[in-house]
Amino acid sequence: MAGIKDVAERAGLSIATVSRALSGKGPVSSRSRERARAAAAELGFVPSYHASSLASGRNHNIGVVVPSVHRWYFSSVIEGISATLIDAGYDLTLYNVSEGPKHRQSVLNDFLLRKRVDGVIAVALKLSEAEIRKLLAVHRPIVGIGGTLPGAASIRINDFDLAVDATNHLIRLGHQRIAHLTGGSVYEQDFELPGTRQRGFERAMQDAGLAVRPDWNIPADFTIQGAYASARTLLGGAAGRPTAIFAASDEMAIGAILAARDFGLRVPYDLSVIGFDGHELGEVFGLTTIDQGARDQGSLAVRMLLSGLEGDAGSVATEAEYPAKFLIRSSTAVPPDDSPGYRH
Amino acid sequence: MAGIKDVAERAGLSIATVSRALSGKGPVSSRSRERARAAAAELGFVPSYHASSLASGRNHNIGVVVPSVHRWYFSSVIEGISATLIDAGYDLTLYNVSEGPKHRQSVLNDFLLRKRVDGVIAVALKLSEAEIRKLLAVHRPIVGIGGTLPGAASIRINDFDLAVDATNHLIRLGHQRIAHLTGGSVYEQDFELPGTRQRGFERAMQDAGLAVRPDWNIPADFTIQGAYASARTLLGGAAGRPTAIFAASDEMAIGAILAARDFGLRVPYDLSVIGFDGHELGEVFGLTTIDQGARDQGSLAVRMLLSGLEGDAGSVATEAEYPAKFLIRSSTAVPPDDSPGYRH
DNA sequence: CGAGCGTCTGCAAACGTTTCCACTGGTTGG
DNA sequence: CCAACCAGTGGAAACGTTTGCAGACGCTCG
Repeated sequence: MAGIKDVAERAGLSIATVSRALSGKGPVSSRSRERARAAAAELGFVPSYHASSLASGRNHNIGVVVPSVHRWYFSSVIEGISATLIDAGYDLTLYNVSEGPKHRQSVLNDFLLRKRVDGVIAVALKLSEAEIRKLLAVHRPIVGIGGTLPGAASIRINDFDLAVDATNHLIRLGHQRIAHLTGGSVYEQDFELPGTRQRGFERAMQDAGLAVRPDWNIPADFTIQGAYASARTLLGGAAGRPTAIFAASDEMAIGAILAARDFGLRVPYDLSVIGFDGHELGEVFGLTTIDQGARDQGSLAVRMLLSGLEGDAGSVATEAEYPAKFLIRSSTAVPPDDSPGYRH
Repeated sequence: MAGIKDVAERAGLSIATVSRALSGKGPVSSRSRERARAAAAELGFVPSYHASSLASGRNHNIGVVVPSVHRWYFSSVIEGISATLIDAGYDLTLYNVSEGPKHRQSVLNDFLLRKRVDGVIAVALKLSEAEIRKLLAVHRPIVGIGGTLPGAASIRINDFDLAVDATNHLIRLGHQRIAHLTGGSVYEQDFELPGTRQRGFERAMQDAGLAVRPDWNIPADFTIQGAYASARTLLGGAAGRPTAIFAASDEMAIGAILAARDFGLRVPYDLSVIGFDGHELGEVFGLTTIDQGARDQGSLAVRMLLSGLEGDAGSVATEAEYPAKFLIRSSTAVPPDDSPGYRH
């Protein structure tokens, strides 16, 4: 395995000059640079990652912590992050903590503190201030996506306002009997999004003077399957059904649409459904939704991180609000005539 | 930032003893071990990853190369890999090459050769022998999942035979007019699965003396959306429609079912659909499929890799065939009465 | 009671880069 | 014409661990 020493000998240069020539840092005559390059190529020299990191203190490696790699939102963010990092010459170390608190603990305490990443992107992860402080002590830049990290930079959409908008969209169409599918349950403690969107929904309903029925505020796990099951219960309910559903994710909205079809309900004529995300699959269902550009958020997070890494100025804890796009398709319409929610 | 030196001073021990105490290697009196541990805890000492890797030659880091992180199969495999690696104390460096050949090249040539991972798991990636040789020169263990890697270990299901089984399942029910949704197009050059399943389909059809219509052999990109579009064309065709569809992935099968519903076709009474994968969402659709245990495959790959890493014997290029499970649910049945494909 | 063995310990040499510093020789400006 | 500067170079000191080697110490066994 050829080392830089071998390259230096072959090129007739000192180790220092070869290092400078290959890394592009510091002044090197073009003649020496050429020689170094040639020698390195001939020997198939690849610098040792660990040695160079140890000496320079830079890893060229970003840690990404996600609560799941399976769900659409996270895999989209990861794709955005990954593509941008590869272009920048950085590695991406993935920490998926979907297995529960045990993994979450060990990632936070054992893995991330070993100085092997230059920065951390935490996706939709709720961290305590103590946890953030510990991380910041080791890694200068931390960027959160989805949910604020007190003391660190973050990118987020305005979940609350957007949830209000989504709900208002339904209300303005004339709906009064509106149900909400929220994320809920499992990840409750690690997340903050579900609650925020739910609060936006409740606020809009209250402002419009509409009732928020607790039994129409259903956790559905963020998945198609979960929402399908929840929506079946909801729509099969004897005590009347909603004319519209606001789902806190597109996957749940799709689950709701599938359930509606089972009952012979036509979307949007019998039931309006609005989602939240911008899932590609939404097109197939004509889903009205709020496109939050998950991929772009990932890409943006990387750029923030990297700029905070190269220029030291950017270490400020900025909070970027990502602009989401309201996407009106064909899954929402005025409520059916016979509905008590109809308004003229 | 406390180093091992500080810990040694505080504990009144030598650096060497502290290192041995904390790593658990080499003989250390329980008294010294206790002292070292205490001092490390007090100082919040975390060993420098790079220094220890440089000195020991071990990275505790596995590289995972995937052609996409978005599609169900890959995110499932990644989850399996991730969970198993975290338990083993290993990092997972993710290389997603979905952006095309440029990223594929730079990952293979620049990233993976920098000796920063102890081993590589390549998921459904077709590598040339030259590429494998180059990787093997740097990293001892390489494990492929889905598709064989000449010269390296691999885990795979028997795509061909399973595709034959799936097709035969339909044939035995009495279907004669069977279409196939294959993966196709984009990833063609990096993949081998799509072709294999397609060949299995064709073989079973031929063996049963049934016609394989080229226009019923449709690429659908492995996605729900792609299959939905393809199936709409297929089912809307004036020249008669198939009574059954075999989709090379569950996502495509679901897309086909959605398209069928659009045409008012009831699954399975008017149309049988069989998938391939074991997607959780299949339950919602009652999808008959072949569960290939993607998550488990990931987990198994890690165990193979790690055992080849610790015990040096395992470096043999074994090919493990993963047992898939045929999962009969309610999306397949005998063809409709009026169908020319009906057989009594 | 001494040799021998095993456990435990510390010194110091790796590991393979980057980068500070000092030094050269040539150019520029006063 | 000399001082000041600058691009280019090489020596050598980091970076923070692991680990080979050898010594110290306490036991056991003959």
